[in-house]
Amino acid sequence: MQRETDFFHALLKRQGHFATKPRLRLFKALQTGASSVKELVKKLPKDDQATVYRNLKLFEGLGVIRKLQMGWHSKFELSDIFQHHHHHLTCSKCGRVIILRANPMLEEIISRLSVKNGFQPLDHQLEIRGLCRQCQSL
Amino acid sequence: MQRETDFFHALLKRQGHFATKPRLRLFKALQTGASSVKELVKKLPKDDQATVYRNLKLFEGLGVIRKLQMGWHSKFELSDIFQHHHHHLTCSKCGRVIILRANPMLEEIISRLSVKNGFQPLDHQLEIRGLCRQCQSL
DNA sequence: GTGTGTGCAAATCTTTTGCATTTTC
DNA sequence: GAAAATGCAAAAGATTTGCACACAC
Repeated sequence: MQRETDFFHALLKRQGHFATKPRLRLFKALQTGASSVKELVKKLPKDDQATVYRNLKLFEGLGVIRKLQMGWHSKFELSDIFQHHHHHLTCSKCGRVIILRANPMLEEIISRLSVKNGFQPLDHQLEIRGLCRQCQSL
Repeated sequence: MQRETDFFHALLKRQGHFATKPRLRLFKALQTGASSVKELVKKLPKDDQATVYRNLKLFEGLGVIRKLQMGWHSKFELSDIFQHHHHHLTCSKCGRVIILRANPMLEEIISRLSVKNGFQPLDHQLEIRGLCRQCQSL
């Protein structure tokens, strides 16, 4: 955790940005899991929402976060630099989200198909929608 | 094309909805490819944007469309009922979108991983971001 | 001290809602 | 003719912008 914060701090500096308190707080908030802008603003009462938006844009540009599609809404989460590469299983009924640790074969196929289409893959996201165990048995 | 329109028409009726002109026009607009709300509203000058929003919600509920994440923005496209299942390769540089026809092995793996996690997969979407052939050679 | 970043308020853009009118069946 | 859907206008919500002040280096 602290290790990642240090790395984030260094990354900001290296790219010529200031490591301000609102930025460190936003980073910390993102470490607690994927969140919508609304949730982030609520989690950061000390910071103005304009600041949150501006910094989300900055983080995105630096590759610190990615935008996810979660059902009808979208959320932000830290990119693979800060956490293990994974995908999401979203339950259409109850909204529960299950983390799917990336599988080598899956990754391999995605890469191979991209290259076959003349494409150099840099990043990808997979969202699987369906029914979780609990909702299947209702 | 006409075949799909007929099917769509029947689907609306079957679910107890009216097959109105705005709905048929929206469906036709969606047949031209994935579009943002803004693009749809522009393509449908006869229809009010409130109608477009209401019908997008309805279509989503009926499984006629799905919401896609395309880079920083989101778009709507017809669901697999109306077109071959596929995924998207999006160029981070020029924004070009390449359609990736679904691969049986890929689909198989996605399904297998879901089931292994106690999940019943109903739908999924994969977005691959990277550089298209043209942008790689710059 | 200098320039970047923040907070605040206003502006803008997106999406939703209420209600009278029109359309579909 | 009855119920559902639309159009319009207004409301609500989300995101962006301008500018004076504060903070990081």
